[in-house]
Amino acid sequence: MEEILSLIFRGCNLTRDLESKLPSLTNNPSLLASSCDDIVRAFSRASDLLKAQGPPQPPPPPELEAGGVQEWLTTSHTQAMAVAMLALDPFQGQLFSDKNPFDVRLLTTREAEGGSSSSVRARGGGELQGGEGSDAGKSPVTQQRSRKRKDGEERHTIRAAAPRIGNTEIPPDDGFTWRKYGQKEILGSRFPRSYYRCTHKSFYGCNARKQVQRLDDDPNTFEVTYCGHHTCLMSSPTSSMPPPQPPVATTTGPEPPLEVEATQHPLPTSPPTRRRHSMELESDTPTELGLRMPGSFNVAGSVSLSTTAATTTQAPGPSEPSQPARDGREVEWPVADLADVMFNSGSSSSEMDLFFGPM
DNA sequence: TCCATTTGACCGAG
DNA sequence: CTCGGTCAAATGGA
Repeated sequence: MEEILSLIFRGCNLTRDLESKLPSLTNNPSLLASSCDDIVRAFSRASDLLKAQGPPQPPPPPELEAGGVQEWLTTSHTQAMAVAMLALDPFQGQLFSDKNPFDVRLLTTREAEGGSSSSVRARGGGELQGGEGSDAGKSPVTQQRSRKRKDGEERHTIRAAAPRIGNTEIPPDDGFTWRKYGQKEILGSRFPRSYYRCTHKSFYGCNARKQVQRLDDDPNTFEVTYCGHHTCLMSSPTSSMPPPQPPVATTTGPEPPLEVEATQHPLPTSPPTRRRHSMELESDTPTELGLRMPGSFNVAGSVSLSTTAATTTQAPGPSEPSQPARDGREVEWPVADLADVMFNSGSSSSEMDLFFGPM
C-alpha cells in the first residue's frame, strides 16, 4: 500500500507541478505531453496496484456534507479542471479521463464529423467564422447568421449534476462566463435546452458556446455541450489555469495575442464592466480553485465527458457510467476507485494540502 | 445607462 | 415541412 500511496503522491505532485507550469507550457505541446504522460503513468500504476489488491470499494455516497473539503475536491474543482483542460485542448480530455485522480468519471471521444445518431443532435447548429456566406444576403449580418457548423468543430459534452441545494435550475459553474442567448424546447425532451455563448464574445471575439439541457431520465443531471474554443482573456476558469488558448493566437480578434502574464493578472479595465447577479451562474474573474463554494454544483460528484456531439445522447449517465459509446472510441477509466482510496481512506487535510496547496 | 435574460421570430439543414 | 440554433427586441435589475 505504501508504494501505491507513494505513486499517488507522485502523481499529485506532478499534477500540481504541471499546473504551476502550465502557463509557460501552453506553447510547448511536447513538454506538456510528456508531463501528462508522467502523471498518467503514476496514476495508472497506482490504479493497477489498487485493483490487484482486491475488489474496489463502492463509490462514495453522492451526498456529502455540504461545505466539506471532500465534496469540494470531488465536485467543482474537478469539473472546472476537466472543463478547463478540455477547453485548453480537447484532446487533453483524454488525459483527464485517463487519470484524473479525483472522482471524475470522464468519457472522452473525438467528434467524428457527421457521425451519429443522436436524437437531439443539432441539424444545423454552430456558427462559421465569417466567410462561408451560405445564406446569401438575407440580412446585413449574413456572416454572423450562418448556422452551418464548421467542419471538425470540436464539441465536448459533459454531464454534471445539478445542485441540490439552492436553485437547482442553475447549470453547473464551469468557471467561464456565459451569456444566455436562447432557449428552445427540444422535441422529445422534457426540458428545454438553453444556449449560452461567452460573455466576452463581442469584446474578444470569443466564439465559445455551450448548450445546457437536463436529462430526461435524470433531471438532476445537466448535459452541457461546449462548442468552440475560448479565445477570450477573462473567462479563465481558474487563476492557476491560463485561459484556453489556441496554439497559435488568433489574428482575427480585436485583441493581440494574449500574453501569459496577462492571463494571470488581467487588467480590470480590459473587459466590459459587468455586474454580478446573485443568480449568476458563472464566474468571470480567474478564480482560485480553492475559493469556489462547495455547494455551487454537482453534489453527486460524478461527471462524464465526451468530446463529440455524436455521443451526446449516447453517453452513459451517472447511473450507467461504464457503457461504452457506439463509436467505440469512448473510454472510461474507473478512477473513482482511486478517488475513493484518496478521499475515503482517512486522508488527512494536510495530505490534501500536499496535493493542492493551502486553499 | 448598461447588461443579462426572456422569448418569439427567423434561418438553414435535412 | 420540421426542428435545432441563433437573432434581436422587449424587459428587468442593479
